[in-house]
Amino acid sequence: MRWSKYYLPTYKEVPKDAEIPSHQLMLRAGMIRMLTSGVYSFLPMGYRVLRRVETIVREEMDRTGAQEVQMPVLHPAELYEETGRLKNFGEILFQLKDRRARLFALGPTHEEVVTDIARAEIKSYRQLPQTLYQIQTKFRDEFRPRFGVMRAREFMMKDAYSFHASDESLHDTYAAMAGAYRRILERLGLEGVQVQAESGAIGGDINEEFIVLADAGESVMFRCASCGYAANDERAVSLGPAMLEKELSAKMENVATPGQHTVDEVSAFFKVSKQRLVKTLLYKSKWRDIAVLVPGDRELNEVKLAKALDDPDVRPMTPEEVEALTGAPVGFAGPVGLKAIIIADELMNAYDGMIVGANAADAHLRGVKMGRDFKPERTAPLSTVVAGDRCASCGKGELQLQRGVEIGHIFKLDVKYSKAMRATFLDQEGQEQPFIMGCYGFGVSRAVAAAIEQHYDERGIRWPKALTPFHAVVTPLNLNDESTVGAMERVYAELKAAGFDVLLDDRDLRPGPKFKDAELIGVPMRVTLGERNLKDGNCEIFYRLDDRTDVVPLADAVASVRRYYEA
RNA sequence: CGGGGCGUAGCGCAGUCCGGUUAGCGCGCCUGCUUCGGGAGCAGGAGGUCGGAGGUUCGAAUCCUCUCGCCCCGACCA
Repeated sequence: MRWSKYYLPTYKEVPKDAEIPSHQLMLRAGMIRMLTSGVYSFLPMGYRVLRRVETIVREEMDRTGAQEVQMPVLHPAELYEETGRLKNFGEILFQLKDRRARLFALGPTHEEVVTDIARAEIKSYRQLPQTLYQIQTKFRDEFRPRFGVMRAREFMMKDAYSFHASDESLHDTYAAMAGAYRRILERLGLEGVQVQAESGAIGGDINEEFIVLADAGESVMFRCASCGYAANDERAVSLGPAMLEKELSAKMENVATPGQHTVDEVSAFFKVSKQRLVKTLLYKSKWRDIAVLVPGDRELNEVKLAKALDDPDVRPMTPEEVEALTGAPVGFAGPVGLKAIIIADELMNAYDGMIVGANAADAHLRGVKMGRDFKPERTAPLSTVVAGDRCASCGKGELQLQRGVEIGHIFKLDVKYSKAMRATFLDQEGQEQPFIMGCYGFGVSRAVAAAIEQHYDERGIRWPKALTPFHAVVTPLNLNDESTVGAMERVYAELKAAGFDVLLDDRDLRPGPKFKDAELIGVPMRVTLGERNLKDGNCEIFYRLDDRTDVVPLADAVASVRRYYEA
């Protein structure tokens, strides 16, 4: 490819609407351009990288025996009514109507479509298991698209779906997919972690995420250094803080606390740590009033609450509802004497002598004991884990917080979709059974951004070998010099003949801009042709990742490139 | 959806508070000459519905109203 003819518009300056490194660099390196919020074109160089990811994902899927298909993007809404997800997905689902006013959706994922395919043809356990996958554009009307292709409304995803007659068979495929994902990450040159997760709108109980470590990532996970436990923030549980204060006096008394609403204010007022306080958070769940208790030094995790109550629609009370229930303004709610179902974070079992709101304006209760002064209906893991907590899995290690990008998510769906959609087969006994299913997503376009988050420096992108759009860029320094032009054509032709993807920087620019651009777009090797070395029959090989330069005979340029990529 | 910020040339910005010739700067782009190992110099040049609509005014990028778009924080989410 000749750079002078290649559509590769680079920016010297940082676009003002891009916040994180991958977004800035994808724009600056001419990989993507925005059409509208959360919707991007991939320009030639970006598309090359995207295809590299696709190829690796495809190869690893095929290796597991999964079969590639291409399903529609346009889905009739009735399909989602069968599974209840028309409502469940809510506003995430892009919806549109055809000319006869029939409702359609742009596919956010394909469980319904693939289940519809399977139920039409798979009738016997003898036809199982089967795994189908596709690499395709997905549409989700995100609440807040951001960070370029990292969280886009239109994005490229690989999604696979498996159908089984038994749990064992599902387990095998699930494990095979997990293995495939680990290989994909390795081949892409990405450092990732497999973590326990929550399933969200997809459903199913057992599921794991693959998180690529990155400071700019939106996912938060906790890992135990001593036992290997790893879970995302929605799922992670702990034994609480390593050190827990014990209060000796445990006599309940009412204390006037004028104007002290927040945890910070109240803990300052009593001159105690936040561990001594209890947050009483009031929720409405299926028309019931719920009081949720969590330690003052941590946050309630609403995902955990929804799971504990088995109510995805649980919501915080409005200030008016809070006042109606407690008889006090927001900030003074407490469990003692409250007419609500009390559900306490399980860490509360270890806490003692707590400070709670008194359900009266400007008053708190001190020395409150759970079980004596109030009785929770039950306890459950509700609060968020805090870095430094003791690991619940081994009881010894400390949980460490790490950020990353969710790149893959695999689920055991069980019969959630097959049952709802009456997708059944006959088992060995002639009994009709719903398919046991799994589904396995991988964010292809997101992987490109994640790779950049892990591989960049102040000068630009530093592509891993497997992802680079070009193996080498050939950079002649003076196009007015005949020997330079001759050498450039020769090296370019030789590299192409050897099967490498080469970018020839034949633009009539001075060396500076050429070097800067080459480093910005992140090609790992640069073959520099300048008169200084050429007069001795030499060229320079610059290695972007090592920031190292070798001078080698011109005739060895191809061998150098080959050596680099074969290493 | 709540809070905040920003829309002026391809990119980055000034000008807006306090209205006043032909709306500026840097980079990029075009032409010519010189230059050619880390974003060159000189000379000349092109490029703008000042996001849009309406209003106030003798006069609007600037003031008022409405509206659209983009970004950030939050809620929420694969």
